[in-house]
Amino acid sequence: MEDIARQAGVSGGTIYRYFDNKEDVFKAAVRETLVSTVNRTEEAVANHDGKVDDLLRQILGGWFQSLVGNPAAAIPKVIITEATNFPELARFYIKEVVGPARRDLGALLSRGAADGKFRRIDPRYAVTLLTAPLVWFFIWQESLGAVDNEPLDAEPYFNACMDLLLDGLRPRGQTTA
Amino acid sequence: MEDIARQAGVSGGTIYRYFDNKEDVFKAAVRETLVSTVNRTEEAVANHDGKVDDLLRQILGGWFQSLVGNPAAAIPKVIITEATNFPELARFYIKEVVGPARRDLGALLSRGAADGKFRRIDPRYAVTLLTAPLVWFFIWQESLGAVDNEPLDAEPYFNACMDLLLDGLRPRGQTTA
Amino acid sequence: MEDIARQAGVSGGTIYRYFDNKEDVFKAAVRETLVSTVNRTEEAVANHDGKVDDLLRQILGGWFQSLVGNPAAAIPKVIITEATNFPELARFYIKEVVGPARRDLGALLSRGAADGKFRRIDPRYAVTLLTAPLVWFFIWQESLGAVDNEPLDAEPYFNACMDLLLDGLRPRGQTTA
Amino acid sequence: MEDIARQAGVSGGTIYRYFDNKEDVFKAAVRETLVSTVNRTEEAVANHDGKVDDLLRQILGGWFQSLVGNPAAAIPKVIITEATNFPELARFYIKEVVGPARRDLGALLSRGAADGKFRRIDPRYAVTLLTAPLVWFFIWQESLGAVDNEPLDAEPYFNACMDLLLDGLRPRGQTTA
DNA sequence: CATGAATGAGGCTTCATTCAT
DNA sequence: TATGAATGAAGCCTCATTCAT
Repeated sequence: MEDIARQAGVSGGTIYRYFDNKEDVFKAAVRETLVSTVNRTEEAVANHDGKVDDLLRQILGGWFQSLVGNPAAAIPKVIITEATNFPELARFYIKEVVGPARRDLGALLSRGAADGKFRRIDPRYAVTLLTAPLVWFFIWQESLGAVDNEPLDAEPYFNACMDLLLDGLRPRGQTTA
Repeated sequence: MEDIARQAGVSGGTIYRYFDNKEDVFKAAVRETLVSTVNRTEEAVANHDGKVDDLLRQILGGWFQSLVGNPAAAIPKVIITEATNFPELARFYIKEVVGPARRDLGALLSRGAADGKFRRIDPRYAVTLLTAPLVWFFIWQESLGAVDNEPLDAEPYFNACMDLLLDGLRPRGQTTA
Repeated sequence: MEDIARQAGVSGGTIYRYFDNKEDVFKAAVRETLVSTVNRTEEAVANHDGKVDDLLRQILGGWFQSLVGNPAAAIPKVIITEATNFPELARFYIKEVVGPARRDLGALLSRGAADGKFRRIDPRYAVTLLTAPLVWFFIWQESLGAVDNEPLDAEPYFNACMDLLLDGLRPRGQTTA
Repeated sequence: MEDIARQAGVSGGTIYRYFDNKEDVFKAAVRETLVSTVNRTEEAVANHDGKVDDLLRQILGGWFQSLVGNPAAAIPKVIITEATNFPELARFYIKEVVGPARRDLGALLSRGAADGKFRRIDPRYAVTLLTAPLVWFFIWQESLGAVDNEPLDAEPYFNACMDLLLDGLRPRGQTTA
């Protein structure tokens, strides 16, 4: 909290004029960043009429890019770190961030499967599998990445992920582009 | 530390007769679990002469299974959580766990690429991408998974990961099985 | 202080335009309530020419009733609570509230004793003993009374006190009414 | 807590090896002092076969004397002070101290009334009225008494209280000793 | 004269670590 | 070698008070 206060250029106690407690600060950070991002997904899925894998790449790219070079990139690691200390924060995150992601990406995957564009795969596993490598990037950067001398660059990593995952998502027996 | 002592059936101070400090305990836990697992990979890669994607699945399956239902499954999350508090622990983990994984899986991917079985993809990104969904499973279980009411089962998740990732790894233009 | 300001319908800092500090607010609250009440006692004692125990009951009843159902009923407990934090407040209270009560009730008790209406009893102890059950009522209501499921009603409690105390005050050997 | 630790001759954190938190310290203090005292009352009431007002004086005297010159004399004021900060402490005090006092003294007063020794008076009010002057003594000493230049001596005060209260308790119309 | 944002000291609590036994 | 009591720094939070506007 002291660090946050210093970053904000105020004294320790000042934070408590704006937030009830540490957990409330975390929730606000999530709300201001990830929640708004993830909420833009629903209409993107509803409105899009192009190729389903382009849409998927675009959505995941939007999520990813919204955090690259952004202090908010620290949030996923903070959530993981504090989930056991603040179960209410964990529940909040699941409800406000994970839930919409599951719902919207799940819908997209189902549509793609119905159109024969995506392989049939349990959406719960598929959503986790598609997002894990992207979330992992930020968690890595905020933890082990700080002392790793083999840096991981955001853009090529993202492209490598998308190329491989989207190809892997094609129905079996179908030739890749 | 008190919890660890109790689990070990000794009294609080006794830990310090065997370990210098908390960081040292973490390092020992990593050494006893992940390091030994990852070290078995090198000879598996050297000795194997079958299909390269079967080997890859087998290696990743070995890693994954070694942690499922094992208290050591908590370690990845601890490492992520404590990396900034204990930079020396982070360096140790990168050297002893991440390094060998990069080296051995990287060698395997290179061999597969040379044989035309795997697409050419920067090994640094590929290793991260292949392992991230698996590591993520344990991190999730030890954090948000505790309050998530949509449980993630280890085995089907692992199979979904492998099916998709290994198909995604095939060279472009090649028909999937 | 924030609560007081809100009750007063002003903003936090405004209090400090009218009072030097928290202690000063307490003193003002005492001055506005208890001091004026207790000061009315002197002339009541001087002017009264009826039965001395009726006067005593009337004075104590006036004090008691002035606080029943009044927010000022909180003051005695605040004084007790804050006496060690604000010794100057404690001295003020003794001088402005306790002192007059001792003087005026003491005078009344002396007069009654001279007339053979009251037993001879050290006035310092007698004043404390007569007022303690009444002050205690307000202290109880503002502290333990809040969680007690056997409520104490003001009027019957006061009457029980007066009946018993005034009878107890009669000279020994004298038949009660 | 720092003060308590210093009094105990230990460092701040040490208290928490023995107590969960501040409220727990308060409860322990009550348990070690007032609870044991009040619990001795029940059998005293049951066993006694002498004069009921002697018993009453003896019980109240026992309570009073157990705190005179004892650091535990500070507890009543602490309870009053902290009741709103620690409602659970307030409930504990009512259950463990006030409750037994009400029960045992109430029984004694009922017995005395049945025997024609005491006036008939609502036991809830009577118990409060009988104990208030005694509790008040300790509350006073720990708050305003510290800055009062008219000291209140325990023994004469107690005797004055008992003489007056026990006479007041006699049935109306009965000649005092 | 009023505001309300900011301060910072102080209070409760935790926990890695030490050390006398 | 093992114990477990004790330490003390650090963290979260509150709140009386100040001050620029």
